[in-house]
Amino acid sequence: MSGRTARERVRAELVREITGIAREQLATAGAAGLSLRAVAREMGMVSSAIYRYFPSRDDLLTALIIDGYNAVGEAVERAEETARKEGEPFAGRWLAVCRAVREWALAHPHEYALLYGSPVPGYEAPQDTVPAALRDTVVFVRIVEEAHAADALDPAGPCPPAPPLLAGDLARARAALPVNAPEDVIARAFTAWAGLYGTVSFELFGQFTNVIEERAAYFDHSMALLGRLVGFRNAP
Amino acid sequence: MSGRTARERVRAELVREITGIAREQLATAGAAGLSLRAVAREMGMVSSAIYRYFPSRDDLLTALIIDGYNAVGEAVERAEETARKEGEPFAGRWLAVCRAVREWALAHPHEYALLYGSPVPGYEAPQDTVPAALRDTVVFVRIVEEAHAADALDPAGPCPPAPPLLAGDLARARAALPVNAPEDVIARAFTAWAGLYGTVSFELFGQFTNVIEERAAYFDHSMALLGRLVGFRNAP
DNA sequence: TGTTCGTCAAGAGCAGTGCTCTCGTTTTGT
DNA sequence: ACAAAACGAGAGCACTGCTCTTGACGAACA
Repeated sequence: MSGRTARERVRAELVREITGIAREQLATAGAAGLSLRAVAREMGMVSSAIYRYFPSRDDLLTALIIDGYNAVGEAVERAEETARKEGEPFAGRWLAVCRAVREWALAHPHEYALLYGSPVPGYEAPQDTVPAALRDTVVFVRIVEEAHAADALDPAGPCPPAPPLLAGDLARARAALPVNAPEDVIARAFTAWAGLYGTVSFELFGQFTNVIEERAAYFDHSMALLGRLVGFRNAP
Repeated sequence: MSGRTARERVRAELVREITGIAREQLATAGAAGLSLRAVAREMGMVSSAIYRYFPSRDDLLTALIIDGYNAVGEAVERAEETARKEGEPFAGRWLAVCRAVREWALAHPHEYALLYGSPVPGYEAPQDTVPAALRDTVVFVRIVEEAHAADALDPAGPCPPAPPLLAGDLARARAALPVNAPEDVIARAFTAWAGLYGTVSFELFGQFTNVIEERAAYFDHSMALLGRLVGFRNAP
């Protein structure tokens, strides 16, 4: 990991310090308020020197985004693992994953906004961010897959089947993840997945103001409903 | 409406022109790229003159946000009205409302991001925006209410009931809207409501890239699933 | 009719931004 | 030991939101 030469080592250290300070600035000022000059000031550097390490503000943003996806992915993975080890049923593992996303988002609101909020204008996320962005989805889909394999997803009655037009997308997703559950299940899982992030975003971005006050209780209930939509059998 | 004196009339006209140009800038550069100087330049004005009409950039943003909420609210109201006049069942009216939100968002992505995306850092939405922000929700809840009154919501089987902790929030929401449907139904409606905006945001903010290509078909199916969650009986 | 007063556009200016360029210095690989 | 690469510092460009002052114009009142 650590570069051989002294220069490479100090460079890696400086890159780490820059992203660290940038993350702090992000937490206080938000993505749009992230200033390369302020980071440089904090480091006792001159602003132009930063450009030796990050060619542009967007490159620094990309590094922060990848770090963020990995952080939420790691939180989700840890939450799923402990829930599994504690013998939670599939519905409990789903809820644990949802809670992990919400708690990470509440702890790092600006980073969450950077990942799942409005795209920064003029910034195009490079392809490097894709694998990191899929970490949480993979965990989520694995729960669905295991539940399906264990025959623990009940058909959830009169849900409409996925239309033929979606067969291509869903087949591609099944092959990429990979997962054996039928396409109808994948479609329901995607819907619940979008519902999870929609709920977190609503809470974080203020859409629940003056409407929902018992945020945690509402969240748990809403995720239980979405879990039902996927087909998890809820305990209570 | 039009002010009495000539001065008031030309002032109102200028305010309209400013917000119009600002909306155009918003459409091309996004919220963070909205520049008072650029608006002034476009109008052949000097930058400082803008401050006679909008004391700060945030005030201009507030005006745009209120306009935006009203625009999406109006689109939703129109869609619901035509669906109702065409004798659509409740599921069809729900789908029409969802489509209206998505189509408005696709047509005005930056305005949508301003309303439902990450909050602009350092900007606190004033209370003036609240009534406009509720227009679409009111339409949505009215469908649920009518469906419940017509006994057209089926209990959707084994959905978990809303926990007692949420009784306060849900009772307040029922009183404010107002609506007679039971609290379990309101909770399911809120979940679907968040799922709608979560799906639109995912599509708009790029989370579906390389995953879902048939966006419209996926959206319709996902909304049908969420409609099932609420209790609408889907036709097919 | 004449004067006063509030409104307006204009311009200069402040502090901040991302980013580029140049200029010496230091470190690296040969 | 020497050339090449990497580096920090500084000046500078074009841009931002915002403030302050100045002078002109128009409406209301005496």
